[in-house]
Amino acid sequence: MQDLLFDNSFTDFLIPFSPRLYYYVLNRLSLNVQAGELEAAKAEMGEVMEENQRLKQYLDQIMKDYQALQMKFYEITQQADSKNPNKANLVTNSSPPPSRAITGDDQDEAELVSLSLGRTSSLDSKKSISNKLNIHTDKLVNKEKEVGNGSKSCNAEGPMERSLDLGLDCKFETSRTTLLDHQQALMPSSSPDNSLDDMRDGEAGEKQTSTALKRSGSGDDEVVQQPPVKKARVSVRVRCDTPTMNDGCQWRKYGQKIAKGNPCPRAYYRCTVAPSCPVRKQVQRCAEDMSILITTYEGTHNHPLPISATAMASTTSAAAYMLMSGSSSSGHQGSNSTTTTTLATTGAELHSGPNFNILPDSSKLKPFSLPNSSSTFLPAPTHPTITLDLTSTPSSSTTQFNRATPSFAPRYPPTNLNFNSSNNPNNNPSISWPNIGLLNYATQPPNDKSQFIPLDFGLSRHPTLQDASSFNLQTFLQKGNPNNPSNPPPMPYTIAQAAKVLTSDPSFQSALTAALSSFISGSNGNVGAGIPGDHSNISDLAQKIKRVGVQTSSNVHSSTSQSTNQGTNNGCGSRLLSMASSATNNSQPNGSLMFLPPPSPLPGSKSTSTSPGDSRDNANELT
DNA sequence: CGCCTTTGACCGGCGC
DNA sequence: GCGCCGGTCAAAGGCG
Repeated sequence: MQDLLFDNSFTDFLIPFSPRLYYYVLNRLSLNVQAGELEAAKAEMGEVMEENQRLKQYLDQIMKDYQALQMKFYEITQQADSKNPNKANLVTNSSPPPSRAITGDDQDEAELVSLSLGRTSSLDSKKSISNKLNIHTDKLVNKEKEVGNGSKSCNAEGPMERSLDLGLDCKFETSRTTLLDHQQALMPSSSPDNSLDDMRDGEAGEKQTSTALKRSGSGDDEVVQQPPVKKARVSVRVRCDTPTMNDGCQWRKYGQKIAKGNPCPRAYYRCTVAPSCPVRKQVQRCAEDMSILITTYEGTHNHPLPISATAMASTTSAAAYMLMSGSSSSGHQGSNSTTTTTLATTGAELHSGPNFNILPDSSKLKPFSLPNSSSTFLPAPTHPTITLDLTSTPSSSTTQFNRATPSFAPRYPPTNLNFNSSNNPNNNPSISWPNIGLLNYATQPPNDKSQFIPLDFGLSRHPTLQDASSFNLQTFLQKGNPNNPSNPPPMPYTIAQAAKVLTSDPSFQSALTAALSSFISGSNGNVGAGIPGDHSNISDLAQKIKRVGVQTSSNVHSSTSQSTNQGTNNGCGSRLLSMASSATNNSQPNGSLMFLPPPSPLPGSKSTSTSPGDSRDNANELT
């Protein structure tokens, strides 16, 4: 048992699967020893490890193929770029004018579309990767034949580099497919897959998009006029004393305005991690509760994110996906009747006990709109906005959302994510969709027959995990001591250690949020997998999770060490940083959640981030 | 000196 | 057409 627990290869293998699996195995290993099941468990794990090894080898081959293809593509595009940069956009900017319908050749352009919400994990299936690259290169060649000119080059991002994007963007094209319906629901901008292009295009690409909007109707093909869809935004509400929260990214302030309805100025930031990154964020204090800081993200990072920024990015991307997938189901094409997708979350009681509820895509079943849902604090209500409420008073936040402000009624009603840990389901108005894939680490008493169903990524149907369905995280966590967060034990954990750390670390749920959201949005960027409630084959999902887990197990420790130096302890900054660093440590960018010891703060260590949360910004930031 | 923030001006969308 | 408003630009100045 001890050998197993302290065998790094074992944990490396196990952790990336999922928190549930990790717990399950640990639980079994520890609790069933007396029952003589250890040997059986070992054998079971051995089988899975063998399978894992095979998958690793397969993945290695995939990545080699991908690298080769990407290098080839990169070379081609660079050559083309040197010949005629003007032609570039026609080729590599796979986002056609947003208002254009797909006609003729545009049809296969649609194949370039990848929703890729949040993650541009290059860890897609081999087929997917190859198809995309082949399409890209084929189109490139064709265009070159036609014009004799090339395209802009793309970045040569390595296949294992994961550009974790905010993921609010996607191509905006007309299509009959469900896939593209979802894409249409998103942004008239490039998909994160286009990070290949965006790396160069950047803001120019956005302006092209804007220009393209205006140009619609003047194209050579038949044009279907479609109202432009505003960019989705993800708003994060955090109770925070500091001017900004540290989300791990680098931002540069470029403006500040007094917005109507809020005496507090709104600050505008742009991402400076990459010069051309189109991502913006707005920071503003809540007018009704100055202690609440509202950070609104918009756009898609077109570069690999700092490791400390992945948590927020993945969380917001998943939230954005939920928002857009919900609205896409009902007249998203610029319709003002965009259905509100109301998700419930508040992160506040992350400490007190997990009750992680994800209520995806309410619109399809029972549209849940908070009555009179509008807000005086949500910036730019004309944009579809989803709010992640990480404040500590879920009820008050709900009240705020319910507070009608008719003169400020948003065209896109805000979507509320509420990480609510209330023990009383009745307190949570979002508990209303028993039919959808409700994911929950419930804190209800065991006898409480709430509408929640246990979190189950389908692992219970995994051939090797038949007993997983009986696993209860809450029960498991209760075996630990949640009251002693100090001095987290070194990796690997015993169950009690893991429970203690997890339950005492407020970042745990954030990391969990990111990871679960990632799963929901598609653990490897696959759009289909990201459709809430669309997991018709749970076992497939479980297999996917497992596969995803395989490929990054080798990164476990490196990611830990990289993020160890992260740390600013300034109010919400620590919380959000904790969220970021935790997810950095614990959540592999492709969706695998890894339970590693929280980074032990180095003496005198301080954040290397130049985000607005640093000391300099603190002196200048919003008052 | 380079990077950053500040801040007034400017622009475009939208409603009346 | 006009005004309001959100969002962005860019010159000026500050800071390390």
